[in-house]
Amino acid sequence: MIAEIKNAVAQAVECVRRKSNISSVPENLFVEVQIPKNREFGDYSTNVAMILARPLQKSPREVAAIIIDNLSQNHRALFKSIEIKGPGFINFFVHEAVITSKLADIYNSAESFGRSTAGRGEKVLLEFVSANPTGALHMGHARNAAVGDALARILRAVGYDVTTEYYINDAGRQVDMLGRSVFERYKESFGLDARMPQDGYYGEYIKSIAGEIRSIKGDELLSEGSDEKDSIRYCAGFAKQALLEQIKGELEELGVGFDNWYSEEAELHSGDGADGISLKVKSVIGELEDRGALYKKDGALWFRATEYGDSQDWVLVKSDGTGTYFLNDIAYHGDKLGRGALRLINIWGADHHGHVKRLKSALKALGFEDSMLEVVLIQFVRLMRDGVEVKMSKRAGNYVTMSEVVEEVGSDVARFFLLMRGTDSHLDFDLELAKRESAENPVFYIQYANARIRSVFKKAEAAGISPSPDHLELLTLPLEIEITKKLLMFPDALRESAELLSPHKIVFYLQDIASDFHVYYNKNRIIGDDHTLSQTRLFFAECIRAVVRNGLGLLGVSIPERM
RNA sequence: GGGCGAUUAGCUCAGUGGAUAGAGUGCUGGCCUCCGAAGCCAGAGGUCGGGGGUUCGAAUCCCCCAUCGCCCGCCA
Repeated sequence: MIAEIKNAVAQAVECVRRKSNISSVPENLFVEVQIPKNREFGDYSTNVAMILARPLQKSPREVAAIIIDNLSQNHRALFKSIEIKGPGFINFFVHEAVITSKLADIYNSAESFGRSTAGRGEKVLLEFVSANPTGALHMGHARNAAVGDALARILRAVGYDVTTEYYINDAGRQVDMLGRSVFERYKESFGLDARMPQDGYYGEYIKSIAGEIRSIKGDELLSEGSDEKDSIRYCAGFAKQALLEQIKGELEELGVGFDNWYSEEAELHSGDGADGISLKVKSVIGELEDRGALYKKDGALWFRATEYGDSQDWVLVKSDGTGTYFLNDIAYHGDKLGRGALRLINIWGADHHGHVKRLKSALKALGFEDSMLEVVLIQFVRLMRDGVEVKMSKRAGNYVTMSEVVEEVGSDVARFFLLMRGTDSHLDFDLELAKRESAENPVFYIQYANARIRSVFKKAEAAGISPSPDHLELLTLPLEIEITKKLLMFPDALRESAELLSPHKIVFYLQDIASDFHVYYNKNRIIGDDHTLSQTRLFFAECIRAVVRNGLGLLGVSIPERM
């Protein structure tokens, strides 16, 4: 509907441009049409007249009148009336029957209503979570996962070819630290003194992993001929494998899966050179070298990031000859682009915001547009219980895990709560609220709309009444018109959510629709004495249900028939 | 010292230059003989952190200031 009006206005503007012969009217003027908050300003309205007033050197109201005059007869037939109001808004009053007739489109599109091809099949590589396999996931990861998974669904719905990927940071210091921690606990289990590393992992789960190793290997790792380094490496390998499996399981509990699990060790460091830097990574260094983006200083190899937009230079190869995390990250992102993605989207914790510029500067140095990389930064989650923050420390292994939360509140509630806020807002996740209030929970509020409609349908079936689109003109209540307009906005809401990489837009949209439905339901009877009206309202209800179902699907929230 | 983000109702937050700034929650008071009360209705609650500027119009854009969070390593 909106598209139709936009089109009508755009054509009229084009007409004005031709007639007035004025080149100052911008070629590709973006015509904005919206639903005014206040009903008295029409069903739809546009502000183009005010925008065009300056280039046309006329008053906005004058321009509005000219635009209206230039609407084609066809388009004109859509409207009951058109008014010019306020500073120069053009307000359109559409024939109710025109609006409600569109419900048939929703019904017929069914599952695909809202979807579009706006993304044109463009390849997008969406990387998220990518937590180090060194322990259980926490609520920060959970938010990242919920947002990433929802974004994947949303981007696919608007026609992007999305691949989701989890980068497994399974090489380097953290993993070494993990191995040492496990090995010390292993030693401890034989009554030896554990000399846990300073930055080691102290959680109980380390002990149980050590226990598993003991049950498999016995005391073999401590025997005469064994080299401690090898033992630590074994422990690291075993632990990261076990923890990765655990993480996969945890994500599954939240309903999140990935297309690719990209192992840093296996994919980036395969074919290691003698000096510890793999051929793949070396080729990136070579590329940067060729472009003059590197220099040596203090025995290290530096990247001239300041030349490419960052505020400082960064070390790629340390003076001990090993590569930095940053170097691997450049190689990884080069690899992503090498695999054909035109658009990279990363979801990172906000504490990594400082790395956005440096990574973009590196891509630029490699000859890519830095706009190919978009980073969604996610602010922290504060876990609350009854309004009091739950304090935790990951190092000490003392934290509430994502898995515990999912178990406590359920994955629907968890996902929904994690998606309720804009990503750049801090999020308070109150466990007691999520549970205690499950009766008035926003998730249930929306699911309830669906369950109610299903329930009405059951009753209708029993009475032999089936939905029908044959008399949509019977939907004349202001609320019916209002709701229909909003349903027709769903594709726009979805597109906007995709453009802004903001899943929470869908959440707000659904709450709004659900609320309207509950009001409607309380005020009016869907099944009544008038058979034809009942059929029509059933059809209407089914359209609402379709949108709610499609919307929740984008969030990865289930939609039970009964509750 | 520099950077990023935040600041909107008692609380938690929406609001990508438009008309009288919204929702949830909390508070007060109502609504089941009626398709599901996990619902609905009414009421109260605001100098959009402060100050300048840009323009027909600013919560929204620009500058300055304040407060809070997070970053600023040859760690990852």
